[in-house]
Amino acid sequence: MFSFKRLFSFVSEMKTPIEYSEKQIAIINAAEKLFAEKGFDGASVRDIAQEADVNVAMISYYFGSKEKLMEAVFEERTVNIKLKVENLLQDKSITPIQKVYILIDDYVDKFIHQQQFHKIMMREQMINKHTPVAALIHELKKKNLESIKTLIQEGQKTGAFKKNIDIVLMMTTMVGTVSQMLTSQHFYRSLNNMEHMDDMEFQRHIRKKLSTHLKNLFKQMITNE
Amino acid sequence: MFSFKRLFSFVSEMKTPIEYSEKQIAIINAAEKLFAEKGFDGASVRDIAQEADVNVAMISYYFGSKEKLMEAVFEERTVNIKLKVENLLQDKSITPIQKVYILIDDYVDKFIHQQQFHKIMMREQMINKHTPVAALIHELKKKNLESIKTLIQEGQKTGAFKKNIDIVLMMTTMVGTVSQMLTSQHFYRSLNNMEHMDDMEFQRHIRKKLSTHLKNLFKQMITNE
DNA sequence: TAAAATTAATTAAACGTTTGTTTAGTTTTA
DNA sequence: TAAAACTAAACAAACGTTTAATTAATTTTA
Repeated sequence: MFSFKRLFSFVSEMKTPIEYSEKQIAIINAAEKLFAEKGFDGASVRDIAQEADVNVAMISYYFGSKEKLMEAVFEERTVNIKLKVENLLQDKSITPIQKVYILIDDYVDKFIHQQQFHKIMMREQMINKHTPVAALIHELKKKNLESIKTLIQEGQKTGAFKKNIDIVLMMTTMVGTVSQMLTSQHFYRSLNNMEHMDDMEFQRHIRKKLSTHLKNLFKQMITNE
Repeated sequence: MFSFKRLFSFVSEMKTPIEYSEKQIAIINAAEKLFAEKGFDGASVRDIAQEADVNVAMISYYFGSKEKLMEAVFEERTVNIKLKVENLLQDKSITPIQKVYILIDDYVDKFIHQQQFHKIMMREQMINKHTPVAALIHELKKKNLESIKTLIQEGQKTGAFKKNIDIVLMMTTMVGTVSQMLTSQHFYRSLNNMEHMDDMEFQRHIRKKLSTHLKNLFKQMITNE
């Protein structure tokens, strides 16, 4: 009767990317949207089912529970979220500071394109509980930090970067600035009289704004100018 | 029977600081703690009542509803949250950049001393709904920004500051960096092997770290060095 | 290949809890 | 002795989840 569920946990344990059916994807999309808007407790499974246009029971049937659905959202959305530093490190034709610039653009892009999911991540980090989801975030952050550390050290070897750089603090500023912009974008929009802009145009605007702003900050933080 | 409640909404409309009884303060403190930990929907009124060591009915009795309790938390905690820029502006014996430094320290201090409440504010901003609480945040931000604008303009007149400064973006970085540090302080702590530190010592550490970091950033952003 | 058997997908309804709030009564205070 | 403070119990609504039944799809059998 419930063989599908059993198949699932098996595949999940293997850490193989799970192939979801149309309905399952619809549920994950709806969950992402409503978790981002209302938070985990604020979004009911009935809300999610309606948004996904499926029967409520399908959520338990496919994912086991609301909690597990959240985990599925995370596993689905974190698959391609890693920063593309690995390839960057090899490339000898790009200067260290240019690599940092590319990384900033990459991060800003990822954040803007996955606003809903990043909102969920922010909320989950606030809760500060030892859930599977919290572990996933921790792991993700640590890996990203590790890669950036080697990238910075490369610049330090060539003498282009300063010796004493607090990378964690630097990342805190990057992540924090972008998060804060996302969180308060309506405030930012009304303050700059940009209500007339359509969403796409506005997002292109803040993308550019954040990109140049962070590049300026980072340049002065890490280079010997 | 419910004259107390009626007295309340009256006082609230007058924008006069409300004097709460011991029990009411206990409820507000408990609500702040649990709203910060679990979010508005995650914290039940029974949780809050237990934490405050009062009967569940007292919450409705004193505050009318859970929603209104949240508003009470906000009105109580935002009374003294405004940055002390007003007094700063008058003082002629302090240079503009020193004023900015004082402002940064003031903000970092307020944030660290009211971590729980700031967590609630962050969550509420994410929801992005036109609630009384959202309006309160908006108003607060606008006033702070207004004061800072005049402070910056003062520095620009004397020629100490650059001409083109994006104040909103600057504030986004300050608020964002501090918020992100608060949100991920456990991550920061484990990364820097500071688990042995007691909480007070650790908070003094990040207070100092944030302060010098933000001052460096701001100096290079706004002065002609 | 057609029929039968089996499994998977889907549904409406019901489950037992928990939710925020109210009631009706009691105790305390002034 | 009237108003305020406080309580245990009850309230209906909403919650996440399960059940039992039905339809759809797939596999096995003859």
